[in-house]
Amino acid sequence: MSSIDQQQEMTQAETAAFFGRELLGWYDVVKRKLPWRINRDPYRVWVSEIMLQQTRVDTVIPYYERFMQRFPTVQALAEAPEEDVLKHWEGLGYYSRARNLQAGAREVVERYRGIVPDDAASVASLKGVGPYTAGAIMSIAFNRPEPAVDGNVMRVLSRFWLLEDDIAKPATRVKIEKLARSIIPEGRAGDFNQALMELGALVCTPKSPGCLTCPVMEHCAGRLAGREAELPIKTKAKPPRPEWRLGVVVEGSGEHAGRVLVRQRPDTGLLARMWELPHVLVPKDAEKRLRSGSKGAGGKEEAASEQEQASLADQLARMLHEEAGLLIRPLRHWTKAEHVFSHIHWHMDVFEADMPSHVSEASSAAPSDSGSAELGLVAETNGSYAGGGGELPAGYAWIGPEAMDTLAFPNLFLKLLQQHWGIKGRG
DNA sequence: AAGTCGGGGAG
DNA sequence: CTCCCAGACTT
Repeated sequence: MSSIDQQQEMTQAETAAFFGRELLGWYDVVKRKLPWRINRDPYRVWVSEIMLQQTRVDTVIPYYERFMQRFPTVQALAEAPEEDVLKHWEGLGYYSRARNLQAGAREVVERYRGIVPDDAASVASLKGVGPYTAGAIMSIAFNRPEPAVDGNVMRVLSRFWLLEDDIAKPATRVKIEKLARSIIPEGRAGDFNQALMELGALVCTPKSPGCLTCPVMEHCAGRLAGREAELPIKTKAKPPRPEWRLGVVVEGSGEHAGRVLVRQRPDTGLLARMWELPHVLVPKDAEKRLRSGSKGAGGKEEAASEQEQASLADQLARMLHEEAGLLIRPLRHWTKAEHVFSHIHWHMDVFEADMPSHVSEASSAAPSDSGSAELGLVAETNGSYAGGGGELPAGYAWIGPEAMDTLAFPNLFLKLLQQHWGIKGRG
């Protein structure tokens, strides 16, 4: 019979061999020089992979340089104060990564004498190390034939093998891991996994992939079917739920002049253990009544009226007193701040306020709720607070610009504080 | 399986 | 605007 069919059909093994050969040849030529590629120190690889979770290479590079300078070894990281680690993570997001990384470093010091174990199960058991990161460390640092399937790899393999599974589903990652494991070229696991990601980052991009410069385009099933643009298939994420919040810059007076009141967040949950400006959640049933900047009939933003701002300020003072025993005196509406997390959308109105005798008093009476639209009526005293040396509730502190070197703030509040003090962001 | 956890760059 | 990034953890 004619050999046309036999010559054009390739077995899975032949396709995999082609894919690995061409991809590695391409990678050897175009691979980027990145700071975590100067050697294969498992600790350096580990730190880079944690930082790179859901974070672009260009964003990570400066953080990585500073982090490795301050914490050059597993021991250095394990011994450091947690606040120091968080400070070096400031602005990078997903802050549990930093705390888990340090916890993992302490595990390595205690259980493995400071040496990252050349063992997949041991690495995978480290805090903050999931299937992807375990595979990345094992393959890149130790050249072990483990798959490292991230978003790039799922996209590349979905297109090349025309996989129509929904990559948003956890089961799909498991399936693609099996495929990825099966096509690792002998002896080149680390380069292959990095090449796969490099291709996804530089060529096989989410939108308008550069098929004409792709080293494996010739046998890409997605491309051959003219479907590369519709792959991978991924269901849409739910939009973040809106939350309206009232924040405040409380300016200190007397011995605290020039400082601002901040507080540390709880040990768990959103922005755990980070510092922030005080703020309160506007109850859902009060949103309509209190919300400013709502959309008018024409869909345009309407500025809050003086009365509305005063009402918001009154609500802020009352809630801060109820929740923290803090007595503040709102002075004026300062600014609005929008911040979007993956699951929450904050609409924040930020006020300026002072504390006439920088008082906090957990048992004092609530500020008067006269319903008045007038600002500046919330500083009722009950005579029980300590005149000049007012103590703050647990977790609260006065800080000036110089303290910004030691406390870690999420970007939202970092920017507000920098704006308040007229400081420029870091370069 | 679905929700929680940041922030920013690209189109 | 939308998408998604070298994902992990909790429920």
